[in-house]
Amino acid sequence: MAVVHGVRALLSLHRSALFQRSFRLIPVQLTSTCLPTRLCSATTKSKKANLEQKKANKSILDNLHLMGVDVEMACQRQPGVFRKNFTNEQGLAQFLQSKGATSEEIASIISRFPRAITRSTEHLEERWELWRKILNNDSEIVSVLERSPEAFFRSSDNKNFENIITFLTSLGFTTKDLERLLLRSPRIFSCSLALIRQKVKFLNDICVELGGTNPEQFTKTVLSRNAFIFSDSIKRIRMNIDFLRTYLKLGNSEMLSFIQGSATRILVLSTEYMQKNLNSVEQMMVSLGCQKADIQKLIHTYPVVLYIRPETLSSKLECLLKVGITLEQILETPKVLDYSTQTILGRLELLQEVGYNFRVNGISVLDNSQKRFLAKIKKIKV
DNA sequence: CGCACCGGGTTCTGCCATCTGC
DNA sequence: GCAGATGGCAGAACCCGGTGCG
Repeated sequence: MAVVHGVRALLSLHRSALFQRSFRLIPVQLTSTCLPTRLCSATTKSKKANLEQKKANKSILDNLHLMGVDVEMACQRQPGVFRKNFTNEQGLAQFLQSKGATSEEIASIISRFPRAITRSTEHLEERWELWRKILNNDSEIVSVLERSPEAFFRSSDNKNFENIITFLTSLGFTTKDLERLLLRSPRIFSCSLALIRQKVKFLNDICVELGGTNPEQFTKTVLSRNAFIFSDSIKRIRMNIDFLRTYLKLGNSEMLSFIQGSATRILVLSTEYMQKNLNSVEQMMVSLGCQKADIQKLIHTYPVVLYIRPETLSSKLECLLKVGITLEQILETPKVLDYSTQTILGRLELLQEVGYNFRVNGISVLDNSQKRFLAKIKKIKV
């Protein structure tokens, strides 16, 4: 059993690394194509940081240097912190160390969010206690801090944090729900309670507007399926809902179940990106001989298709079509597009090796976990 | 038992803009 | 006018397994 857990942990680590890579590398790749501007702005930023360092309180800078903080980065981010007469970097470091953070982690936290050193030890203790009411141990909090120092330090309003917890609990969020929220999307606990209330009301209103009778349940379903809706603007969610409603021409009750079902995930996309992707899906499908109604059906049954980058989508389609799978089959089972191009390619290869006939047997064999898929291949071979 | 259908798990920070209070 | 507080945005998939039915 322990072995299974170990393997799972490894797999999930691997997955997470892949995920990080696929999401995070892109900006780097993009920036490398516009190097001159980046270099230029980097130099300006560096100059600005130098200037800020000159104006700064030298004893703070010296302290931070000793602690291994990237002072240039810190000065550039929040210069005001360094002009203060009193800061609490030593207290902060001691505090975090007592909670199990390493000195490298502490330096990185301060480099990325310098305002952390303006928090008093009493404040830190109080905030930590509040977080501990939701999370099981100190190391979980340290891991969130390491990931996103801003989430913990940006707000000095501990009462607001408490109020949010009370409010969400009153909506029926369990401790387990709150734990997941704080671990996955810690930033939302630094929003003002007023904004959180506004977002909840907004979702309730959407439900009522679409003729729903249980807005509280609707809101909770939507939020638990995609906590990031909390961190997106009402404007964006509204625009996405309107956009999808106009495009799909769904009735009220259909739209209601669409939003709290398969579409929840894509509500947080930037509207521009969603529209751009829809255009490109349309173009691709039309060029393959699709009617508008087919495309609408595809978006309705598999809205996640709007998440996929055009180049990725096109390469997935290409490798499916190349082995004789028809577009009709893909539209019938769009979930095959869920898997990475690499996974799809690998599976197609294995299936061709065993002489799998897609026309006769269909393509849903592709929509399976790896374990089930390999079992299937093994069976076919026998 | 095999298959199709379906839903759910994971992932999400770093930076800029604007408001607020002193 | 300044620093702190808060809001908002860009970024851009992949995978697994439960369950009900024939």
